[in-house]
Amino acid sequence: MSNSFDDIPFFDEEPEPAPRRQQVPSDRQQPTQSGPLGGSQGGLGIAARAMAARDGARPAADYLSGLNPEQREAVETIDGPVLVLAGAGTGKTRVLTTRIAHILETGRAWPSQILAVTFTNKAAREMKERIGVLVGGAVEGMPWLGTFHSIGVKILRRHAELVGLRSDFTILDTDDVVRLIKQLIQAENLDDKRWPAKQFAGMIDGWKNKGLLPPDIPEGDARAFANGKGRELYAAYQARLRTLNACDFGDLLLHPITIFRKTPDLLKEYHQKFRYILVDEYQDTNTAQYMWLRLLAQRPKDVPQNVCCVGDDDQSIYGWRGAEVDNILRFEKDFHGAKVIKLERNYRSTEHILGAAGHLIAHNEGRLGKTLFTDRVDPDDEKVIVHAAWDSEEEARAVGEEIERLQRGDGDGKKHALNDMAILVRASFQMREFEDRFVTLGLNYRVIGGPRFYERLEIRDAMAYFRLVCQPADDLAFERIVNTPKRGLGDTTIRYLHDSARARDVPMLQAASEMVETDELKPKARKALFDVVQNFRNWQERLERTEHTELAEQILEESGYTDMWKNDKSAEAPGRLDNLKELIRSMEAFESMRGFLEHVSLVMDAEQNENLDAVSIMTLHSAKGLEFETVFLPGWEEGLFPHQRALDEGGRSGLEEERRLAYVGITRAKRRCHIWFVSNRRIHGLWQSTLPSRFLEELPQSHVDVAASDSSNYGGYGGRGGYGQSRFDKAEPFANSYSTPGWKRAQANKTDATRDNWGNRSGHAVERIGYGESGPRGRTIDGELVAKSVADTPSKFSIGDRVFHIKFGNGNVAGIEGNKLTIEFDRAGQKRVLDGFVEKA
DNA sequence: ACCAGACACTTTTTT
DNA sequence: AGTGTCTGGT
Repeated sequence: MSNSFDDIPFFDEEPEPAPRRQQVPSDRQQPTQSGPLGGSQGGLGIAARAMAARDGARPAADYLSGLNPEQREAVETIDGPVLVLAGAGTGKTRVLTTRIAHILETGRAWPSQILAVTFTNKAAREMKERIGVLVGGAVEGMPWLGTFHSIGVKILRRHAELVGLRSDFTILDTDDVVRLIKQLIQAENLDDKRWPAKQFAGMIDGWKNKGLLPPDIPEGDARAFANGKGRELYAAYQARLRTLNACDFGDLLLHPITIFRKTPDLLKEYHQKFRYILVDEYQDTNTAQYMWLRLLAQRPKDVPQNVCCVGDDDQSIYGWRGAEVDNILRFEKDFHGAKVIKLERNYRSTEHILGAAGHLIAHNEGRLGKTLFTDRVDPDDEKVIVHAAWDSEEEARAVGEEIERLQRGDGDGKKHALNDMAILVRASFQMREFEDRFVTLGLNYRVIGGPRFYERLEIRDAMAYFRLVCQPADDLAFERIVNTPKRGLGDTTIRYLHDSARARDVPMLQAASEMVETDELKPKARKALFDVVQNFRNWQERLERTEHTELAEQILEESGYTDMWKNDKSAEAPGRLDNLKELIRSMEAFESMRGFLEHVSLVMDAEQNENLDAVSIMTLHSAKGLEFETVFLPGWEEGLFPHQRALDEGGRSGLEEERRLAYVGITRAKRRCHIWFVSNRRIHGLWQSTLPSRFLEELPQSHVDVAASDSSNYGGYGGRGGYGQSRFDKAEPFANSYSTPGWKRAQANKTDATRDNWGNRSGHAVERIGYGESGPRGRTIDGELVAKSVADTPSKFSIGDRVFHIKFGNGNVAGIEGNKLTIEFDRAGQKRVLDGFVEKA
């Protein structure tokens, strides 16, 4: 097949304007102006009230009645381009879902004629649910609601042959991509140390985000890698993907773009199909997504372009992975006659939180400018509280205490659920300290993000087996498992197999099945390979007639893969077996193995246990879109937040993105927001003394309190003043508050409170500037639980006891100090736990 | 095939 | 510092 990429102009000029023909083609499926509900078609599940509402002078449909005027305008402005600038907590998702419901209920389109795009599966899922509630459960009727990628796959599967693929192509994940590139680098006789595959994978990703195919990449980029072979390597990669009948994530967007450009008729069909287009989180779109969207959204003059993009330039935090805030800024230019609607009424947070966040973000220059406000007035609302700690360990301890305090209800007499609290960190290494602390406290927590289920070794191995059964051309899967478990097929054999497969341009599995008929291999290798080939033949045969979960189990059994882990005596092995069982279990929800594989490649997340009451720990990035009653923001220090690298590499715009991240963090909070900074932090192993973040100085004094933490060394923070005055002098920069009575009190306190660095340290005494409260309140002793039970009862456990812990499973007691047990867990390794959290097994 | 020691890497992450 | 990956030796 010829290289179908070579002759496609990609980034030069505007594509041909979209179809010129009149809208409203005579598609059978087309609703008339009176709407799809006018007739007696059933099965849409749209509530009957819609029909009543449509006729004559109707009262506002009840789904509209709860909206404020701006939201309502955003929902009801159906024809023509609309940009909704929706600040944090202003009801963005509500607008989006209500708008879809409105389109459906007024009979302007069938569910299948609405294209609604999100970035994450989670957002897509949530939208589906909420539309279902509004419209009465017709969620299956919205086949084109999904992520950019899942919609991309859907389109691509229909027209794969136009870009040289078969419709059963495989979607490779990052790991596969890196392995593939590594092979290519080695094939070029390049030093794979000097030119790391991972780095090149990143470059390709970057190019694809910009919509660039090999001919389009800038000279400089092409030269910068692999002794100037960057472009060739990229082209070789694309070619290799095609022979593997595979795609990477970028291709899921790029291929459809290519297809639309080279087959205008097809694009026309999509134009007719998608009468309404909606995009969520528009500030996060990258160039490729933007191109894709424009191709689909463009309409001839005089035909309304029914595009609605919703976004918030202040929450654009993905510039580093190719998002172009410009897309949002130039919306009005791209779509003529666009109506821009701002949503600024916030329903989430207190005025203090909004005030703090708003004042901070006002320091950014490149923004469209919104100011969030709320009607909520409650003198009991807490200000944002800034805390200082000596080091990250103390920070974790203090946060833990605050959490327990809220949980007990000491503060306001209300007991707070752990589910309502979150710790949002800048970088994931910060999480560890909190986890350690919470383990010791026996405080439930859950980490959001981080290493994912489907990325685990054993899961990826198992998936490789399944992939190869479904898609015998998947050489990457073949290479992954051909010698896993060990079958005596070493590097030499595999390399030989690989080379001869490439030479004859056939998949490796096929090459292997031919090779075992010859004498090319040594008898031992030949036998081993023969067995592998036989196995795959068997499994492929069973694919159509065996229940897929059953087949999956058989594959793992017969291949010896489960045995491999059963025989493995390492600590992780039992956990891995559990994960494999979990994998099979999760397949039950799918109709076929293929369906399951598709799901996994697009939806990498596995759902969390929602029933457990636990504090959430996550990065600021993954917190976007979420909200919590109480939010803890640790690590506000120069170098960490704003991150040094963002500053070094991104300059001013890097700093502004960090500031937006801070803004996102604060605006996650509904009622309480605690910010922490430490004076000493260990970075890459060495202790460094750190300066408080400049963002602290950018917070307005009127909405912020300073907490006095008595054990800390403030290191002359207030006097340092190294950042110059902010542009917001008249609003009293935060730095000034360090000369307030509260601050001085804190300074004075530290002398007598630091005397005991461990046991008797008081937690946080919160000094409320402006509320005139009477100084530090109820002091929480660190490890209160410890103190209590040590005095009362000797531990009921003894060394060697077999115990069970709800999170870590079974283990043996290895040590006892008071009521703190050191336990050697079968799966989780050694942990220190309070004895109240384990029971005798 | 397996292990030990060297070496590298250390912001954010979805799909 | 700590972890994970890769190489080179046995």
